[in-house]
Amino acid sequence: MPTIADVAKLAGLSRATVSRVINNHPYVSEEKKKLVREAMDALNFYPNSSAQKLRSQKTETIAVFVPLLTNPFFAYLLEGIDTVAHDYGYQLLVCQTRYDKEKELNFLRLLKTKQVDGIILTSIENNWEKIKNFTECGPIILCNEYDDQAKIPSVRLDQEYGGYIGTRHFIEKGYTKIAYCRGFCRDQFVSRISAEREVGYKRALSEFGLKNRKEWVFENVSDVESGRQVLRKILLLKDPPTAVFTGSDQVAAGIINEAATCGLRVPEDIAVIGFDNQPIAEITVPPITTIMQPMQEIGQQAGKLLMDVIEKKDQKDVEDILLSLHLIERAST
Amino acid sequence: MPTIADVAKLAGLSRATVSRVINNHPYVSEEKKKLVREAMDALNFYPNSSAQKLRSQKTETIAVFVPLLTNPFFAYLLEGIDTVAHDYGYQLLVCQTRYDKEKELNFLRLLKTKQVDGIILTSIENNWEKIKNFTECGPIILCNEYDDQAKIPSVRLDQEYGGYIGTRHFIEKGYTKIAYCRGFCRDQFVSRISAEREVGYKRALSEFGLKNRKEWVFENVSDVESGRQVLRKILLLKDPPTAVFTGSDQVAAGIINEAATCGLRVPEDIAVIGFDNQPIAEITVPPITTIMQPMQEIGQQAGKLLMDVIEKKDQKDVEDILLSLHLIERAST
DNA sequence: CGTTATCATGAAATCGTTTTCAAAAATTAT
DNA sequence: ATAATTTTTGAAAACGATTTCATGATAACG
Repeated sequence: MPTIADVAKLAGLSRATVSRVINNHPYVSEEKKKLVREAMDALNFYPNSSAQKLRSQKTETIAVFVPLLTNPFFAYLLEGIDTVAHDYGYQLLVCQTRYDKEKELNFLRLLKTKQVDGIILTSIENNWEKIKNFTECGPIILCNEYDDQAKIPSVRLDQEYGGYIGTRHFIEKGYTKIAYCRGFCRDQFVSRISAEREVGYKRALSEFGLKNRKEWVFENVSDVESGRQVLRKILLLKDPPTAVFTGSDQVAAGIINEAATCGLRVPEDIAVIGFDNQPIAEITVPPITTIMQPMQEIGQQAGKLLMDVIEKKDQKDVEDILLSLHLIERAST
Repeated sequence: MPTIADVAKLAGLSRATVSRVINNHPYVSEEKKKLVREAMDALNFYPNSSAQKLRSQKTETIAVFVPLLTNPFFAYLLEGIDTVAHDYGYQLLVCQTRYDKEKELNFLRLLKTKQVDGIILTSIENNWEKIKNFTECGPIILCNEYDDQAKIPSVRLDQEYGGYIGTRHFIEKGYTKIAYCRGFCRDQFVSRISAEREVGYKRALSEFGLKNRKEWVFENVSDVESGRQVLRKILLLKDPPTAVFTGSDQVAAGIINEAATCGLRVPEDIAVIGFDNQPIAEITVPPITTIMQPMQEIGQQAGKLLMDVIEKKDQKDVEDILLSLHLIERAST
């Protein structure tokens, strides 16, 4: 592998000049530029990026933490982030935490070892106290998930409102026995998102004088299969709910699917609301009433936010971007 | 940020010794090890990874090329690759090509600039001739997609067989008017996968004396929405097919969804076969008969293959891993 | 024409590690 | 006790770029 020194020698110039050509610095005569380019071509030279990173102290790489790549919601976030990161000339290191504290902590070291210029968290596994230590080592921003204690830039949605409008929609449609599905729950630690939505769910219930029944709240429901399980659990209840508010369209699809298997009609026997508005929401029979989240845009905004934070040091006030949520009514309610 | 020199000074030792401790080299006394560890803790030291990479000439990072992150099939591949890469201590750089030749070529430079130790291609956008140049710069392997000219390690499936058994299944079920959907087609360049499956499709047709009708072959069909479009196009034909062999469960779902919208029954009016056996295949009504591909395993095998190639230089004979494919019958046929 | 600016270039320092290489210390063998 | 190994350490040389800093050449200006 040829180095910059080989190019310099062949071109009859110094390494400095070659470097200037590589980086498009001003003050290099056209004549020498040409010589350098020819030498680079002749040797098939490409600058070693570790050396560049070491010397220039920037990596042009960001890390994105996602719990699971096969969860379409996170795939869409990732896609959104990638779009803008790539526009800014940054690469993407994906860090799949698999809902694991240790993995998350290990990945956070990427910042300490200067392997990435910044991190986007789309989920949080550890207590904020632990993560906080890393914020000094480089920019970390939140995308979708959040934490009250975290005073860092973030892109998020009013999940409480989402929980509220979904539940209210059920009530306005005449449903009074409404269940709620939490997402994946770590040991005594529920994602803020699920928790906030639940607050909205309870607010709507109490606003309309309905009681919150804890046997109608299900945990660890985050994919199609767990949705199916929820329906089976519901069928075992003495006093089953007639509507279920879920945390994703996957879960809703699982419930609808199992309902069909069990000979139940949706929404007559059991109504369902999803979350996200993924393509699958229009595929099921009946299609899913859902709370629409602009998934790709959330990712894009987060990407842009991180780029801004990285490029301009002047970390002005903690920026928080709030995107909006709305209900899309389909036939599952 | 403290450097190894600071640690050395505080511990009263040389940089070399500190480095040895970091890398668990033998021949360091317990006593000095302890001193170094204490100094590292005291200073909150973490080694700069660019410096490590530059000196040791390895990055512990691999790049994975995928056309689109939001396509679940590739998300599963990625997930599989990530599993083993992570086990081997490697990081994952995702390169979304968006079916773009230029982007693919740019990403391939990662190998020349020594930013990654190897690359896994899950799709191919450029002519092999162009990609071939990069194979000298570091290991590149193929995962799922392939090319006859490419003499590099690969993990793949017998797509021709997949096309054949799907089509034969239709025929055995009594369908004779069978359409075929190609995946995303670049300018005069069809993915080998689509092409191979089509060969199998044609083989089955001719084996049973059926004629290949080119108005029944559709192009650029790769997601739910394009599946819907295919169904609309079919309805415009004078002599429409009564069965459609698609390239993914997404496409099949789109067709089924649009059929319902148009008041057609599946499979009575139009039958459909998908590909992959994704969760969505069990969600649609009716559920989708599909050709099962072990998505995560394909990724895992590819990850393992690349790790092997990277770790042992002795690039023994080009390894080719062939996984099997089989049909899962459901109600869409 | 002398005096500043501006442009072009190269030598050498630097980024933060790891890896020789050599030498000193400790251990084992003879 | 001496020779031959084996451990343990540090000085200095990589790794391959970028970034001062200094200097010479040119152009611009009064």
